[in-house]
Amino acid sequence: MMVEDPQKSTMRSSGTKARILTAAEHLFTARGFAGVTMREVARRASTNVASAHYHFGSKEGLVIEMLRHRIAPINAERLRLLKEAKHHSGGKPLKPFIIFKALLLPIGQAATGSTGPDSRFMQLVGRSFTEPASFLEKVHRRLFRELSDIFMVELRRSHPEAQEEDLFWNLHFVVATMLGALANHRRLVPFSGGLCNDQDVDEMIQRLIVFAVGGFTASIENTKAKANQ
Amino acid sequence: MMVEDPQKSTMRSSGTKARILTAAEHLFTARGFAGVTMREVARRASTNVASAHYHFGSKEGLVIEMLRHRIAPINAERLRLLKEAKHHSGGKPLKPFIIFKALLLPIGQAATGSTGPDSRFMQLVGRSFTEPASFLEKVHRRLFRELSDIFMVELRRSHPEAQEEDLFWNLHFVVATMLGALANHRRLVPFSGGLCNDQDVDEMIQRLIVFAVGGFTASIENTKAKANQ
DNA sequence: CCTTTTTTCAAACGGTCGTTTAAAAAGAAA
DNA sequence: TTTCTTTTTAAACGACCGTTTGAAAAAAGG
Repeated sequence: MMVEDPQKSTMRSSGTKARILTAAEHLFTARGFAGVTMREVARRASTNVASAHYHFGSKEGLVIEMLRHRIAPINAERLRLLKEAKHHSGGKPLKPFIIFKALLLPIGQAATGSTGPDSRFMQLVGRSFTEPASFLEKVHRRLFRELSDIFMVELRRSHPEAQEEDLFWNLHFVVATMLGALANHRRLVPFSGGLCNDQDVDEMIQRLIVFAVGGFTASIENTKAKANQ
Repeated sequence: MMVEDPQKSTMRSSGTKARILTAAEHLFTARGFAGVTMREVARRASTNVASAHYHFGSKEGLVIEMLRHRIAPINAERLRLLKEAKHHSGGKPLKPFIIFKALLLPIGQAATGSTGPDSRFMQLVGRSFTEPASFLEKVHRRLFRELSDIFMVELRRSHPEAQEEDLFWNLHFVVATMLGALANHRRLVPFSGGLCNDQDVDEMIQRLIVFAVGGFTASIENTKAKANQ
């Protein structure tokens, strides 16, 4: 036994579990969840399949823990930035620019990690939303339900005159833009004939924020104009 | 032989090939390319695996032909709308709203097909971009290279003062928004607590156009403002 | 030291995969 | 009908899948 509780465990193992996690992350990023076998993960981690099953129980368990391991810190940073912004605003509603900065900036920070700017990792999160594996939906619900609720509250405070439905639609579009941009990130270079650089993650995030705020605001204004007409 | 040239062929077959195509479309939409087996496709089409291989050569061939079968008419309609708009404008540059309408409207028309509004099909195209299968990249290059070039020309005419790099980035974001919104379409209902209706594809497309134009314009304006400052 | 628990490993299990084979069935041409 | 081509079918092939087993190795506790 002793599969659970990786924090408090006595940690007798060498870095096998971490190595499996890293190997899984790289392989799943490159070829998706269904396209990678446990044997490949084990081989890249310099161990064998039984070890991977010992530590993670199943392939699903490995995928889930790998996603949690990557996404949880990003979401924590999002909430931290939002709380910080609320503290600075002194009770006033936050502007969309501030709200979406808190939502999008932590992605760039996570991509520019310890091993240098690994822009490819970002495909992983985007893809995890698109892959049809049903068990992923539970993971997403657990990881993003609370986060989206909190951000929706802030958008509502920011736009008290807007329809609830419109806010949902536009936050949905912002998230869709983010996920789509992450998942299709590497297509930008061939598409632009090499003119755009996909390695500068921070530049992309900055552009993404401007685009998201612009789209969100335009859509809200559009509905308002329609209502007044 | 006689696998190629489905148009000019003497068409001795009953509708087996078409039935396989439809079955593949439904199954791939629901569970992705890697998650569906040839045996499942064959069974749903009331035939067997060898028949599917006879008509499409391989699983890859089936996926490619199914995508082409769906995407080609959409792209043709996009080009038709763009040409129509150019004819109406009398040589003047097109506004982004017109350009992106030509890009996005045909999606809604394809979704509201002969079998009623099948909003789920739209996941398929979005997913085909995210799935890591390398053979899909060739398909996308063949299907979208010419299209994106033509739309880029129109954006350039519309914004002669903008940097080429910015146009690429922002068209990339528009496409990312579209793909992300398509791929994650069904998440909107649970996310909004049932407030938003995902069956009304036309409403979504209308909102999507407003959002895309807003994001694009805001980003172009932002770069212009920075340059002047 | 010895005992106990945790971790690693080679090997195998039962299944399912994409693909192929070879022959039967169906159609078209004569 | 006979001949030739196209389509359909059942069955099998070889490979690889996720997972399990059972024992050896390593680490911890006494």
